[in-house]
Amino acid sequence: MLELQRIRAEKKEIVERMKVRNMDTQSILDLIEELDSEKRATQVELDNKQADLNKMSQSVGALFKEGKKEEANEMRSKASAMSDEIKGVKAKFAKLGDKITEQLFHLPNVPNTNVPNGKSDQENQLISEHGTRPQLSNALPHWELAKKFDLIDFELGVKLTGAGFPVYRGKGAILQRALINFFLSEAIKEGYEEVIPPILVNEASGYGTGQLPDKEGQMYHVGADDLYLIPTAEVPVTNILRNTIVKESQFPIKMTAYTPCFRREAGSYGKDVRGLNRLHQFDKVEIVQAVHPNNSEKTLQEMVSYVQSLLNKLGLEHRIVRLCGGDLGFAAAHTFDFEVYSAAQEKWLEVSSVSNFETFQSNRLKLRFKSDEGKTMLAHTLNGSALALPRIVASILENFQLDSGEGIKIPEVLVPFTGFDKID
RNA sequence: GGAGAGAUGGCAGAGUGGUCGAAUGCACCGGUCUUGAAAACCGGCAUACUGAAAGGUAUCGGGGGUUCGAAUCCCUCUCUCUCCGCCA
Repeated sequence: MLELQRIRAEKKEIVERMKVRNMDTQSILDLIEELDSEKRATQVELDNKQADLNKMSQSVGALFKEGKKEEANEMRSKASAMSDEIKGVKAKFAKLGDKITEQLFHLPNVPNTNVPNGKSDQENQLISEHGTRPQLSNALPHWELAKKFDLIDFELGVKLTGAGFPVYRGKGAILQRALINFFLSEAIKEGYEEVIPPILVNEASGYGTGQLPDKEGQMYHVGADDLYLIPTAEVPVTNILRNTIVKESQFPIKMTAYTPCFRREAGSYGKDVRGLNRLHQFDKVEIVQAVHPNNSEKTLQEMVSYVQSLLNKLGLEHRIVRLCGGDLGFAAAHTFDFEVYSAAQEKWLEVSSVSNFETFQSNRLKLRFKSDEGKTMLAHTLNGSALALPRIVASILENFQLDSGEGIKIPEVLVPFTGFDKID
């Protein structure tokens, strides 16, 4: 959520930067500014009237004590009138506040100056490519490999739950667990504290990180208890810091978590959802940081390098792209995506997204820090997938399958975690 | 799930309609004293909005109500604790 002070101070720049998202925010910002100044004026009026009432009320008490009953009653009826008047002003004040939040809640983050213009993912900026492509003459897609080697049973998941809820079994399940362990132990080496958060969150947490109200329909909602299944560990982990004031010396705050993630993916269809490409339930290790505002872009770069190191260790060909304004998520100010090459599908699969949210989340979360000068300011938050499992599994299966068709080689770094070096 | 009790500043804990934004203790910060420390003593110590400042306003778990006036009374929600039941 944008800060009102920022809108007041930099409206022109914000309008310019929002154009990068192909959004014209001029009129909405004008409206917010107008509502804001009206609200502030109303507050002054309210404060003054309230101050008057407080004085009157005090004198009622004093007059009664002095035994001046008539004067007291007179004052009381005057105060009563003032009290009614205040009720009206209060209602107006609250209504203005609601209107402002309503507007603010639906306004996405301002892309920072590193973000290029662009309408869709077609215009994302290729930053770098790494690794080599395996030479395979008859590569099978991962869903066929999964079936052939009895690793993942999609039909069984349909029986138990529905499409998009696969059952991993045997070496498929072990590979899954090995990847989780590998990612967590790497993150811990990198200085992240591991947490195991709840995977159901309340409404306030959903608002805190920006999934609500923007992505309302994307989350599974447990109606009986009014809780949401998390779409990413970002939600519970970042909300750990909701409503806190940390010391500047505590920065950077680094946390990592493995959780299953749940997404309704309403509207997805076709070959995009084939196999592991898009699931309703999947596993992911997430990294989250809260840092000093001056350091967030540097931190973003560090997180990008870290994610890259994971893909290098796994030996997967990948590329890094910088999202253009049109592809940027609602809450993000700057995002890098990681894509791995899928040898059999012959396309790039997104496996990680690393973002700087600047103050967008911390403003909602009320995540602040006390600077060394004693000033209370909003922190910057960042997070990234490190990594999302399904497409990593897909590309491991596809890229490391033996051309002979006899099996799949396990990346060396995973062998200590799997206990086997080959699926056959 | 049933019965009861409770929620106050960083923590502990007073306060049950009128100078209460809130006693007191601890913690914390500054000072005096000390070779240094401890102790003792003195002072400071919530957040937000508003104002040049003085100050004003709001906040005692959340929301609503009664009243001239609510931490204090009423309603409601959430959470915590105790007992019973159930249970990995």
